[in-house]
Amino acid sequence: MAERKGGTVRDLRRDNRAVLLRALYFSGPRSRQELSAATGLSPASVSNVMRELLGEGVVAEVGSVDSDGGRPRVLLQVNPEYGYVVGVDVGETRVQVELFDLAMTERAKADFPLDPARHPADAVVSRILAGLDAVLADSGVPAEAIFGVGIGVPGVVQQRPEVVVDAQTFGWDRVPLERLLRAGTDLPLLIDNGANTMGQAELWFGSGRGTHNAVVGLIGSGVGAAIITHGTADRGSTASAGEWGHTPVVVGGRTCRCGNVGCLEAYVGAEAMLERYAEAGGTLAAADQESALAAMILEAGTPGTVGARIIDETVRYLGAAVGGLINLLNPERVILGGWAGLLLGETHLDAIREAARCHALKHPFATTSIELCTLGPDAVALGAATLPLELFLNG
Amino acid sequence: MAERKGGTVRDLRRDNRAVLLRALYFSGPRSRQELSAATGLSPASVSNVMRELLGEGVVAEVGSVDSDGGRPRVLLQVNPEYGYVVGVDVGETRVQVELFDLAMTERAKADFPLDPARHPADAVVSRILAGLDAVLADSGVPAEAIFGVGIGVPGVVQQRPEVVVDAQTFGWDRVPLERLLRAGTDLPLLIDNGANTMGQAELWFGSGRGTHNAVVGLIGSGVGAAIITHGTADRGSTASAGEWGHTPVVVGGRTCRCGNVGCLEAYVGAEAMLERYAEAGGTLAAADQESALAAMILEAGTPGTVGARIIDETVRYLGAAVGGLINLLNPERVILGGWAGLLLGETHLDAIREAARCHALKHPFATTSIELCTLGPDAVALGAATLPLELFLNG
DNA sequence: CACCTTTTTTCAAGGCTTGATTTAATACGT
DNA sequence: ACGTATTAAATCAAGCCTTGAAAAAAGGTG
Repeated sequence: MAERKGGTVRDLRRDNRAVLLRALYFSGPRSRQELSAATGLSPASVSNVMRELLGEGVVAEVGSVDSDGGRPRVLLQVNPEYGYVVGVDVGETRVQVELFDLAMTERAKADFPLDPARHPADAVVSRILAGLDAVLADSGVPAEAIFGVGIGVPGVVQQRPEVVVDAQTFGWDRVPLERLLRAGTDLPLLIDNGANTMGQAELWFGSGRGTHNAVVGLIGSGVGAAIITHGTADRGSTASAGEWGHTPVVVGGRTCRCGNVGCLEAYVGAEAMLERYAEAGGTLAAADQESALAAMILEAGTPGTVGARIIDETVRYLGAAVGGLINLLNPERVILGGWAGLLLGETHLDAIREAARCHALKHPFATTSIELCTLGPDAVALGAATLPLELFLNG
Repeated sequence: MAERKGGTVRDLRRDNRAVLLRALYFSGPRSRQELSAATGLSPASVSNVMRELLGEGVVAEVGSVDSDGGRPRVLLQVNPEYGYVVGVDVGETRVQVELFDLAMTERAKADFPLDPARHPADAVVSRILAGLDAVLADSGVPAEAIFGVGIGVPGVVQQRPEVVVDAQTFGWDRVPLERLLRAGTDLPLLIDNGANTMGQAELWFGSGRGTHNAVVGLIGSGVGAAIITHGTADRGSTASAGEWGHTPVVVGGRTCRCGNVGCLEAYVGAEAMLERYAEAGGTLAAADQESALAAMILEAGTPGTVGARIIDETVRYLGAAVGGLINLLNPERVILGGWAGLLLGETHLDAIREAARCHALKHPFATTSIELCTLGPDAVALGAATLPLELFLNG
């Protein structure tokens, strides 16, 4: 019942160090005095900890600021080159590996295509390892300077007793991804669901900055979500929380690819949208899902078309689901992303907001805002990289 | 971004004291040695803290246990009479006030009826205050020994900057309940939504014991839920989380009393169930909602009746909503309660489980269990009383 | 009654934070 | 140029806290 973080006076020091490090990391360059005010720790303690951190090279002095007739404030900052983190986005069509410094500036990037039809685990593993080698070589960063590698995958990630991935869309059933990768690297590996890593990215660096309570919806071929409560991602009891796509929105409705009926994903997932378009008699000539959906949204611009009807319906279903989420979780913010979500949101965000308003209670709706992701298509990799970053910040 | 609990070495002591107190409170009588093992604190520290707590009268020695040829273990226990807490359940038909000792044994109880049609704030306030006087007089407990009064109310409770209650079913719009009560008592007042307090009760003392991740559904006239993540209730950004009743389950469906359409509450709330029954041509002669619903469920026992059809449908909608919750939140346990929920659950729990299975993904469904509340009709008051209890346990 | 076992307390050592004090670094007035 | 005021940071001694080790307590056993 009582999970402890540390009863000894030494743990206290570690905690305070971590608190100061986080405060410094997230609130740019700051003076010792400001840190003291922000964290509630005494100036003496801040001084002590900062001496230690400066000695280790974790933080560095970066200029100073005049102070109306007194000794100028020395600004401190986390040294962006103290270490590096790697983020991996395992998507349906490609494996993307990116290397960041601690300021989350991209230092190297590698892309390896994946056959959209087949995703054998060993193909993904070899591409991740190849990408790792490529970004290390490209950036010239030595492996010792890497805090860890974060990997965002589609599907459910079970962490204990061993990392095991179930990914329906990949045909993965209990794939021991960490063990497979372990053969090729000694770096710390941190694996999580892609929607969660994207949510973490938005929470730390995107539309969700500063919120303690948010939902990040990821709409691609399928539909997922990251739920942030108390400032951290909620992964549920077996880490499969966030399967928003299979929330029933029409009891007895359309059959979903999961086998059940009436799921949200059976209406607003990109795949389902295109299917519904085809069923309604529409025809599109497009190479892939992405351009097909774009064409359909374009068509929806002219009223009366099949596309317009499908998109209108989609917006209604999505709005209803967003409204339900707002009622249930009362988040500060709802953030929509994923390639299909962004495509739809760019043209129809106001309509989605209106549809959500119709299905939400007045009060919780009034205290939330519905936004689009701001980090673009690399958000999953960026978010994955925050997993090792968090390791660093926790000291 | 970084909420701190305490950076000083003195806060450390307070934290450790609270950890030990909780460990002792929730895991019955225990020896110092067992506490040391359970909390990870050294035997020396346990001894120190316990000396302090014994001196204050917070804990007491209660017998000893032989130890195979060595010094016997002295069992310690939180002194149930060190203090008392009061829980209040503000329901549609009555205000119930109960006084508990620290072992949560009921020491006194007072019930005041409420006109189900009208719920003016001052009537509720005067009944709460009268109940408070009654239980104090009845139990002979002096007011100084009361840690606080927890109050569970229907509707949304906003805590800051001042406690304000919005309760649609009561016609309450921004009622400053704490301020109104403050005129009549000096005791600490803790006000929360009734579904949340019930959830807390189940989490601490009922079906949810030991879980860190659960959902407690409260089905009465309306439908609410308490969401427990990371071991604590999630109240959302403005404390209105848990409005499960207005999750859309049929886009474009029945009109709900909230004005929207397709809400869960428009199908499985007791009021809605009775309405649907009447719409389907059924007739019931019953004095109140409770006996009417009971009669309908009885009728549902014989196939082919209107009652059977309505109940079947209700189970389907409820199961769908539960399934969606399981997908979204991946809880360890889903606990159904509320008077209507219990009535329905007693006869149809297996059907609800089956309906939920149909709408949930295999993996999260397999790792959850769907249960009924075990604390009975006093759970809301009991849960409300845990609010001041928590105050005590946090030191 | 001596000896063993197990639990609890005592004690000194080591660490930590902190308010108070001192030192550092700069602007301003003369 | 120079002293003084002002603000920032470092230093220091004091006060708590936890802890491993050692001692004491409490009971059984032969």
